[in-house]
Amino acid sequence: MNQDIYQVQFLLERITGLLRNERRQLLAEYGLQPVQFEALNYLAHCNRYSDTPMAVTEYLGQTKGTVSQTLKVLETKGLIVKQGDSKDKRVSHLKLTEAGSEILDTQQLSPQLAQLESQLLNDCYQPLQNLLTSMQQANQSRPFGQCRQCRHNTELAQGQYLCELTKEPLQEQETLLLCREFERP
Amino acid sequence: MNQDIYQVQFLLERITGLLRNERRQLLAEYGLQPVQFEALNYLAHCNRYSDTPMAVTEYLGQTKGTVSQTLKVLETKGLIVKQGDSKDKRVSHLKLTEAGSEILDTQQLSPQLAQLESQLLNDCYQPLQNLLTSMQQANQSRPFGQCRQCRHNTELAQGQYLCELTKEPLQEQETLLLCREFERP
DNA sequence: TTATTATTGTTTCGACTCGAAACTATAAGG
DNA sequence: CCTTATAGTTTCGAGTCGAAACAATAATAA
Repeated sequence: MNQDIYQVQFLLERITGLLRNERRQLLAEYGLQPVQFEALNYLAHCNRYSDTPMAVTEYLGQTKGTVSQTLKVLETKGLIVKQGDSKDKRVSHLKLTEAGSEILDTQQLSPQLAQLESQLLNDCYQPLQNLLTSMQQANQSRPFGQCRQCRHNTELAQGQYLCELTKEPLQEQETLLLCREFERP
Repeated sequence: MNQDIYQVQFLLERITGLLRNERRQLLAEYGLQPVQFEALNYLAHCNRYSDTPMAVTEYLGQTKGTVSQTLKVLETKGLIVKQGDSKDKRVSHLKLTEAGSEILDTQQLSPQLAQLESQLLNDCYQPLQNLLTSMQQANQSRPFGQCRQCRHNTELAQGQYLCELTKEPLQEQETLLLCREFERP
């Protein structure tokens, strides 16, 4: 019983350990660390409500001080730019630069996974998705889901969406991004 | 197609990120780091051919210098002891102390996972196992499997085993441990 | 309005991680 | 016997991370 839990935990840690080592090696030529890449990757997939240092902090589960340093490195390397929020002067928005997007495009996919039969990965998808969802529900950590599946999102017409939380209309594409305010229906 | 790969990779990294953060917090009271725990955990589950610093190095995928420091910390904290090999004077064997085993017993299982429905985890087991196996095959990294499933292992009689590689008999229990020389049948 | 409190984000510090390279000691092979 | 390979340690420099102090702005209460 508990043994099963341990086995799955073992597999998860082992697989991700291998992926992490692989990524570390690949990123070395860019002078990037795994955690910096994770932040960059998040910023590429989050919406305009969720591209702030605080959102990254929540996503990575680290302290804001730590994240602040991570972001400083990314900015110094010219992979992201910081833009002040127009309404709340405390808040910054972080956008990927061309260079940032390029690194992401080339490094996003693990070569180790890419060379496997896709069936192997497909078999993992749904069980892992269920697992993550349950973990987030059980720990009231923010799920960071896609707008489109959020209970604050309503489809006005075909391809036209509205976020009830911000009262702002959303583009079709925007609703596929990750949002820190995401809540399940 | 590639999108599927990315999704699974995303889920793996997200789940393990949560587990890693959880573990970091839990280990803080012992003054242990995640990587130190991983080494300790490995040493608790490997056999007597695989409890050396070099084996830990291969398992963790780091450099021997890095691992040497990790092990030094564990030894200083009294969680492991170093024993010289009787035949090869270059080699050390690392054994868990009482204190080391205790920490492992209390910290091994993730509370976050333990509170979930076990069905959720069971659904993940086989797909993940297949994934890991394929990854190891594709990357000639050592699989670190159980003796009992190794092609060098033969069952002489019920509960009596022999390793053809070392020509040594193995106890029933030993064949359930991880071995660095493991090869698939 | 004004004072208090909360929130966002940065900076600094100290302990720890990690790879690279130099180094020691022992083993193996020609 | 000499050379090469292997196991392991040490040192160094760049980076990670949390804690705590700090500044600036926003929200709330009196």
